[in-house]
Amino acid sequence: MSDDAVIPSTASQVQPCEHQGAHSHDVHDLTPEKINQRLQTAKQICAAKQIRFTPLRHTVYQLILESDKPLGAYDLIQSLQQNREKQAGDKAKMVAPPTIYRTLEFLLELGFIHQLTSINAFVPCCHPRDEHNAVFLLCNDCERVQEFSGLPVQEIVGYVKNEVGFQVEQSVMELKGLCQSCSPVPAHISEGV
Amino acid sequence: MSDDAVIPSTASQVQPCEHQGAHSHDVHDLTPEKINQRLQTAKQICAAKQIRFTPLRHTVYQLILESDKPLGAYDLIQSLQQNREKQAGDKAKMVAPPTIYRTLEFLLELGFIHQLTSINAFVPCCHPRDEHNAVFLLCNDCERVQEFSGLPVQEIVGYVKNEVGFQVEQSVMELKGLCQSCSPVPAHISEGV
DNA sequence: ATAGATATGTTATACTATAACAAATTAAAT
DNA sequence: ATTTAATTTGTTATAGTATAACATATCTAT
Repeated sequence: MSDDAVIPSTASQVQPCEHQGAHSHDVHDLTPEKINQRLQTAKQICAAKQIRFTPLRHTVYQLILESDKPLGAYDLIQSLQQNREKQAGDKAKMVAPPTIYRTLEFLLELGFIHQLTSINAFVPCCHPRDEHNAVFLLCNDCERVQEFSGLPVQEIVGYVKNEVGFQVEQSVMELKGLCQSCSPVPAHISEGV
Repeated sequence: MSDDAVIPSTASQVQPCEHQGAHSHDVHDLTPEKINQRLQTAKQICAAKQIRFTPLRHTVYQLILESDKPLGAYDLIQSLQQNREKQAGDKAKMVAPPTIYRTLEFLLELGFIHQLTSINAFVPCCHPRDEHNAVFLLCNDCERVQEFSGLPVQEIVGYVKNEVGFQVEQSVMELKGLCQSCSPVPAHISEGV
């Protein structure tokens, strides 16, 4: 049995992801090294596509990568503003909503981040390279997000294509509840402690 | 092979739904008779639970049942306002957002309607009786919505429960694309016409 | 009839997102 | 190098979605 066959609760991340079949990632579980990797990769991808990875785009992506929970557009406005005030003091330019929304759109289009429609927030993508329909697991308690990929998801998309004749262009699949860490421990397990 | 084994593109509806396994319903495909049935059923359910099915709740539910596409909160405010002006003329009371949002919350809690988070709108529920995690198919062209139920959906919820230890409390599963009627007809089919 | 619970009305405001145009920056072409 | 065109960001205004807080009305049961 290979390591890939099990689904650890706090799945370690590989870049690019080597997992086969169903598996999940904590999208916030990124070391500073991995964050730098992602930023470098983004830079390279943009260079290859002749698109500009500007300081603004870099910063916003970095803020999302560094966060331990999903960030809303207005969270990002705040952070970005503080960021600028540290750098430029009083003469820091104001950050208005369009600035952020445009940048988010950019990061979404390149697949660097995902949008969580049900909570109006954004998280980094765990598989920035491939097309995929992921399911997101949003913990109502700790707010952390896991990205779940694998067969059953593709199965549904295939199902509705073949059986209903519906062609999926975009998927919004978000499951809210309690993650493993926040689930109440069943009695027969906690007893012995 | 029973009728239940096939998934018709414009699935006829049964109340309560008798379908087994994966199947889909056009949530807007309701005859006036069926709409009345739903309203009567709602009335009975509320009576049994000692909850009031007030005129406001009745009207809002009816507006959602009668619509051939999802309705947003502010669509409903407009319709409701027009409704009142027809009845009471100038002295009709104004409809403010909280009125609608409270009523929607009520209808959601009783499972009479579903919320489509990705488009901020609401549709009637096809299976108002049972707990279920449905996937909604939203056509980007005609805007009609299908409700897809069945095994693959439960499978995902079961999967994340067993493999990831995540306990789902609420699901948001919305697939956007083109429904069968709005899909471009493949050449080898349209040729012969 | 009255009290308590439930539901609706009302006012104000918070949160989320985009349109439209101006200024700045970058890349390409002369 | 300078100008031109394209792209990106800034700026102002506003549209769209949702809820808090409190007042009034309606219903239910005594």
